Amino acid sequence: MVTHAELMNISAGWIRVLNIMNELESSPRDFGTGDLLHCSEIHTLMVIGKNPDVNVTNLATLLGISKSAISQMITRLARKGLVERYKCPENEKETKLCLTPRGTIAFLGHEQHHAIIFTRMQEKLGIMTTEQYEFLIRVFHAIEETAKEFKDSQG
Amino acid sequence: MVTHAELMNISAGWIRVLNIMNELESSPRDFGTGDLLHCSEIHTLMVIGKNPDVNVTNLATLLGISKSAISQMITRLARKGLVERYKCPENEKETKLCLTPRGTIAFLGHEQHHAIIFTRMQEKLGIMTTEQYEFLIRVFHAIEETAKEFKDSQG
DNA sequence: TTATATTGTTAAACTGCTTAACAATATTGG
DNA sequence: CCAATATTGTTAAGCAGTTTAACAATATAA
Repeated sequence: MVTHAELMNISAGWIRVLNIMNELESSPRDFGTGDLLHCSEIHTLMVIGKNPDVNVTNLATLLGISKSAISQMITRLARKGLVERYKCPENEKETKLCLTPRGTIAFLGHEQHHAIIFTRMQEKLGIMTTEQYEFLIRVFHAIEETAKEFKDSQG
Repeated sequence: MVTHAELMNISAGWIRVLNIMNELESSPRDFGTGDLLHCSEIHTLMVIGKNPDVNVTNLATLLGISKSAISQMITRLARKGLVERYKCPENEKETKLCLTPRGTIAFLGHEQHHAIIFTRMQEKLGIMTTEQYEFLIRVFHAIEETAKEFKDSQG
């Protein structure tokens, strides 16, 4: 059983973690193409890479932001030569999206980057037991659900 | 011992948690004063509340943002009547900061808000053993340290 | 006492989002 | 079949929150 002070420790630790993740995401990064890509840009590339030939509306839904925001983001990524807009012959109104070869390089670079981060984290953490794994998943769920409640209640 | 798929699960869960926290923080909230305060605003109030009579430069350091950003933020919070700038008699160049009574209400409202969130999370999580507590703290540390490494290496 | 450092403010620019207005294309209902 | 409606995407304007650069005022050091 855990003391109040220890619970406060968790709360403080959690806030520190959120802050540092925020900081980490605030500076752009090169994923192997020579471009410095902001977090939201590489995130968009990832979703396009994992959902080939997605259209603007679906991409907006997948990313949880407005179509307008996507449209602007795609214009930026297309200007950098990482993404291409195209039309299917059977449909004149949809704009579909795909990665260019350079976009694919960034996509793979980012996957690798994630893998490296994750490996390093595992090294620090040591081997995880099944009990620990299950506990961690429960923690994530608890955070998610609590956040959702508060989002609905007063957002 | 945990499988690769389970590790991927953790990674995905972590990203979902970060996304929802981000969403949660994107909409302003009333902490008992009638003002809708954005995340960065209440965060600034918290740091001033916990560091009475802090000056602009130190506040910038504590929050990890530029003095310019603080200056602008303080102007906004002062306009809302939550924070006050003042000068010490012995020093003409420093601007010190304190919460107004209304700022203090928001400060306490936010603390309470955090307490409620944390209680709800505990309810969902159930009673935590000491082993689980220690594991969680280790996870937070691993995340923090890994993030710091990447921040230093290529930021 | 002049040069330098520290402290804070302001202006301009940028990212990344939103809403609103719009244009083009598809679908539907009479 | 065609007019009304829905869907899809783009653009413009605006906001939050940051940065850098230029600046002014004050304090410290040489």
